[in-house]
Amino acid sequence: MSTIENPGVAWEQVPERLREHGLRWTSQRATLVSVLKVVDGHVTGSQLVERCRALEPATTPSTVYRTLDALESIGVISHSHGLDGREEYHLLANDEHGHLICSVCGADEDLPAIEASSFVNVLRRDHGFAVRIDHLTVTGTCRTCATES
Amino acid sequence: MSTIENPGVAWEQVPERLREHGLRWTSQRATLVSVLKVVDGHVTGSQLVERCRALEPATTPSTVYRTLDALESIGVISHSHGLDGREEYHLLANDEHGHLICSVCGADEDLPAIEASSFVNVLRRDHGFAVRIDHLTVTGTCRTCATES
DNA sequence: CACGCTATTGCAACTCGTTGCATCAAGGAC
DNA sequence: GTCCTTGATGCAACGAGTTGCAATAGCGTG
Repeated sequence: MSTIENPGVAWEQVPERLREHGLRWTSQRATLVSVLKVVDGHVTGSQLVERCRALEPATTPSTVYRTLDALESIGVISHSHGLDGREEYHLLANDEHGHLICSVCGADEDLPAIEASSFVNVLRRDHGFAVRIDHLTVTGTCRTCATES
Repeated sequence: MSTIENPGVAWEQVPERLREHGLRWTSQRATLVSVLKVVDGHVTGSQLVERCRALEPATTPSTVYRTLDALESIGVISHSHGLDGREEYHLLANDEHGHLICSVCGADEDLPAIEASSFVNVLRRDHGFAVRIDHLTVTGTCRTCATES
């Protein structure tokens, strides 16, 4: 993972935004946020627990998962479920995107929001359904695995 | 759930198709198949375990999940992950479809394959990615929840 | 039918994530 | 700074699903 702070996320505003929602800023949450700051792409819940424990050995899983819920409720992160059903968290930077996951090799390719836009519009028009792009995970076979078979 | 046998799935061919793949037909698998026969729409893994236990109390979870894997490998069923990350199995009838899941109320609407076709084509053209429609789960806000807010 | 290979089973232990509850502490009010 | 409300924490127990392994049993072969 990168050690460059993730751009596009207003980390310094997180404590304030939590309070605006009647939530609180705690040392445990600071630990998790410092881990999230340097996340590149997406991570699973257990990876986050692990990384928090590296910084703060007293970290407990339930606190991490509940903090992730809190951060999701204020729109800082978002989560979906990977191929194996495990949680996959990603940061809500400005470049929203979905995921293309290959069920053969597990490769995870980003799907820029723009490419899904017509599909999104069809669903809105025909079903009144508003897609959350950042929660869109499409499973199939990637180019490499398709040509190999 | 319906008690009408699900049409479009060649249940009577399952034992043979398993053998063609070097797999076996056992009484435990017969129990699961008899449960799947009358499934309407989709079910979670634990629901299937529960229903198998109703027919055959000695049913073990690991056997059910491993049989589901076997049935998926021969193309009889397919699974994806619901909103909460739990497994969701559905039968591979002729009318392939994806799912639109509302993150507010949890409603699960079928997405006919035809409506996703242009999106599927974009992904194939631009990413060489072959979407598995029956594995396509789109999360967002349904019409009802959108108009209420 | 008996034999042998190997897929399958059941069990127990494990991972990931969730939940109920008693206790602690953030942070607004005074 | 002190008090008080209520959100957050840590723990233990739980639910869903997976995995390693020894014992069992399909099923193709002779």
